[in-house]
Amino acid sequence: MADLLTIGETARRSGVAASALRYYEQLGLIASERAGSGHRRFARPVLRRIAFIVYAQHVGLTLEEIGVELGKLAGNQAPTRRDWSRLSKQWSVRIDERIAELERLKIGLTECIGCGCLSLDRCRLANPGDRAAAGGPGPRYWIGDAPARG
Amino acid sequence: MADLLTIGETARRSGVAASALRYYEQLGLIASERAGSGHRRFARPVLRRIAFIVYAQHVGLTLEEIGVELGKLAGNQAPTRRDWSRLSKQWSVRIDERIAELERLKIGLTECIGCGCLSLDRCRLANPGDRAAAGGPGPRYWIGDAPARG
DNA sequence: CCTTGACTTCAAGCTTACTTGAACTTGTAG
DNA sequence: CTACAAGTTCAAGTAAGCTTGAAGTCAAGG
Repeated sequence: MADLLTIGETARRSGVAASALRYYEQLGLIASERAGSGHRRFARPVLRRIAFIVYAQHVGLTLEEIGVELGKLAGNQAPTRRDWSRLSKQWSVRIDERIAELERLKIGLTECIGCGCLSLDRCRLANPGDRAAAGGPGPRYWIGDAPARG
Repeated sequence: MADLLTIGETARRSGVAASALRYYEQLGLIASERAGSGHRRFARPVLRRIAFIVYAQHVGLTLEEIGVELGKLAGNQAPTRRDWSRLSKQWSVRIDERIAELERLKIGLTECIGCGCLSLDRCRLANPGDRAAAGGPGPRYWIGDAPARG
């Protein structure tokens, strides 16, 4: 098994389409050497970077943010244990926030049965922007603000 | 306070931009009457539909899916208690799935410290597509599949 | 040699959810 | 009456993340 992979091979192993890999390379997220023919040859550590990209996307990062994170990686190849430890802390927070938001949405589902509404007039779940207008417009309670503070 | 709201008033009360409201109307998600002048006049129940739309978006539905749900609503105005009860069950499942995915991602963060890798070669978190290839390509474990079953 | 499949680049297209701009009309305060 | 804010339509633009198509090159098998 060669040390350098073709784009097709890389696509198969990573589960990411070849066109996407070219796109990532264009964005500078991954790099390739070229065979004499001009065909891309990916070194094996690129697979780790791809895994990292896929993972980070699922955490909710944009490709731009991912590019920044990849730029910080020691040796610029694939995340080391130290890198991973740092990211672990940052991303855990992010994941927890998103989970908390989803929990709030779930509460909204059951509480709105309780109050029978989802009415912008009467329900505090539906209507913190109109009633408890502090904090700007929008149904802020679901989305992340603390319930009415005014 | 009039029973019919202008688009600006509706935007302020709902926290949704006027341009977005026009867009929703265009998609058939909300409806308006027209004043003699041609200006939109939104009936108050529209605020509930808007709240519904915002909520559903945060649950993760696309506007198209939301349109389908709105189409099922009794009286075609705003969700009743019965509607809400049905949705509650459906969406809870959806929310739970997403939360479960996020929990898996979190586990990945700490487990990969343990194994020190995120290597597509050796880590089962990073590499079920290459190692435990059943189930198609991609880092399936994080994303939703059960860990290696082959 | 010929075919087929994999690869190349570059530009353009796609989807979602809107926003922005142009050009124009209405409504309201003074 | 005059401003000026707020409304109208329609077309086009934006952002992210890719995919697709065109036109051509390269590699492997028979």
